[in-house]
Amino acid sequence: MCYLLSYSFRNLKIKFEVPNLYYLVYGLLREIPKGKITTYGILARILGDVRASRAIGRILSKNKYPDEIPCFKVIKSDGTLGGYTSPGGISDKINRLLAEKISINGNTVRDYKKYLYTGIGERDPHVLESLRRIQDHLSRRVILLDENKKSIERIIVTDASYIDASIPEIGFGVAALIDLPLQEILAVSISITPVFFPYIPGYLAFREAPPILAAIDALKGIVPEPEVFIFDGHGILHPRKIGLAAHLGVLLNKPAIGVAKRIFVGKISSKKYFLDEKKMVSRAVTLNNVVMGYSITKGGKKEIIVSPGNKISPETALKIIISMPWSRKYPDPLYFTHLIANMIREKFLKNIMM
DNA sequence: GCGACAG
DNA sequence: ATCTTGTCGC
Repeated sequence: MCYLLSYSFRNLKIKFEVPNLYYLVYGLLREIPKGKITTYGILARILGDVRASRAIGRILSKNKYPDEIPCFKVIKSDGTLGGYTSPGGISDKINRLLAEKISINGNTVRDYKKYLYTGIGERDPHVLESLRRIQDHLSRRVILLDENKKSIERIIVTDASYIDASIPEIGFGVAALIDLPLQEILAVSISITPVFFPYIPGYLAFREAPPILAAIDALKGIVPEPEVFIFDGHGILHPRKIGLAAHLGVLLNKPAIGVAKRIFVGKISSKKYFLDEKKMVSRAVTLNNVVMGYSITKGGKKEIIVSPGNKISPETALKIIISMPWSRKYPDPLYFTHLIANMIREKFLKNIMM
């Protein structure tokens, strides 16, 4: 593979690499012979998970070499053409397919299954399956018990933003050390990282860990350690109980909380807990009838979802998030960190790329 | 056909 | 998350 980001964590006896999905997908496309086609879903399954279908589309949309990398050969699983943004647009996709004797009726390939290339996947990479194994490995190391800490004084909040017009994408990570009692930002660090892994539901951590860990690393040894890390995404409220916050909590071997803006798995129970003095309402979020996290709504706005990442209980995670300063629908330190991540990206676009 | 799909 | 090449289940 032409480029890998690799991780090794001594405390975990684990070493893994984040695969370059662009390289893998473009490599698969080159295998397709003349007159044959495939679908986004088939390519996603070859990578190991049909949920990567949209990510396949996004990867193809960035192909700058339509003559060498034949992304016109990829259509939707209902037989319709899907998109094409190379110069020439969708009519170019049609013409390239016609030139390979593939029969098209309007927006649809006629009886497309007879053109499917089946040899592709003879050496299936199935990298997403390997990543699920890593997730399962990390998941077994999640601890849902509170550490014996009296009160939380310092937290690190992180966020990531991207310029996804290029290959690789450019990832901007931010880590902000915050003093909760003083409501003061003690330190901020940023990272700029190449990203070869698009967003795929269930695999967010493999995209976001590199920029976020790089930003966290930059603070290590020069500012005090925080008691808790807060990550923008789910903790254990994840199909394999190992969302971004749990993944990073285990890698860092630190208490971690996930704060997400929408539910991913689990059910928000109907029973409400009113926190009138803060104008908040909280409800338990359950997965298989086990409480794994909580929703919080403030002032009737859209809810956020809180779940433990590591070394913390759902209840303590909720308590910490509620106790933070809030002037919007979620805690101010998260908003602040998000602003920085966007500012860095905008600065970069404006001052470097132009 | 419509909504869901962490960011 | 950014800026628009999907799939599945109800």
